[in-house]
Amino acid sequence: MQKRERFRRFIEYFTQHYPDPKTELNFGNPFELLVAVILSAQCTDKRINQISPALFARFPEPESLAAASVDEVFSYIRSVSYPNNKAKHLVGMANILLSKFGGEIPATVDELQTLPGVGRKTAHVILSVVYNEPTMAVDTHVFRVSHRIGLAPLTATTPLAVEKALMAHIPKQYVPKAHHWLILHGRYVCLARSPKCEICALREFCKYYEKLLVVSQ
DNA sequence: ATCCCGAGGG
DNA sequence: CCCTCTGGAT
Repeated sequence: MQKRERFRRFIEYFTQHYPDPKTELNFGNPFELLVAVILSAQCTDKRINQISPALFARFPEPESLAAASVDEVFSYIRSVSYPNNKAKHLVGMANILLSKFGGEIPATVDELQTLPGVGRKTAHVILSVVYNEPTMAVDTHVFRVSHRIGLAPLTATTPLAVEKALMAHIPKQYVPKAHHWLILHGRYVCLARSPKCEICALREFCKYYEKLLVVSQ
């Protein structure tokens, strides 16, 4: 199947099944989203949503988080992955947010990436969700699923390469949705270890299902 | 043993 | 490029 046809089928299928896809992280404002996305690295959204209510109640804005001790922040996030690193990142992030950006969430990739704990993926999530920009954040799900269903070539071995492949072929108006479609599909159908190919509507043009693809990431 | 909406440092 | 961080679910 041609590349163009794969993208067309992909968009057609998910437009019907997930008309309005969005993040499953709970948040009430851009600051809370930034905190939640930093915490979500190598951790399930479900777990973040379990600890975020108490965290947001104690640190509702950059000021309280910047003034907090790393130990106290740690006590709120001890059940997520890499709590030591993330506690330092959160306090550092809040301080930079206040000193460099007046407490506002930056709106460019370069500025966002100056914040501790914020890499390209997190920056693109913020740009997409907060500022409605057509950016493609490539996480573990996007990376894996894109390869399996042939939206990215196997030669795209880095998240940036996958990002470029997707951006080159997905119409701008579908980019934010496609980001969430790939995540939802990866989370609930196209699982890393034992993908549910028997219920997958995309298997007819899936390289993984054809066993032409063995790599994950 | 492997994976989860990665990032920082060497 | 590599390595480390490191809790909980499957």
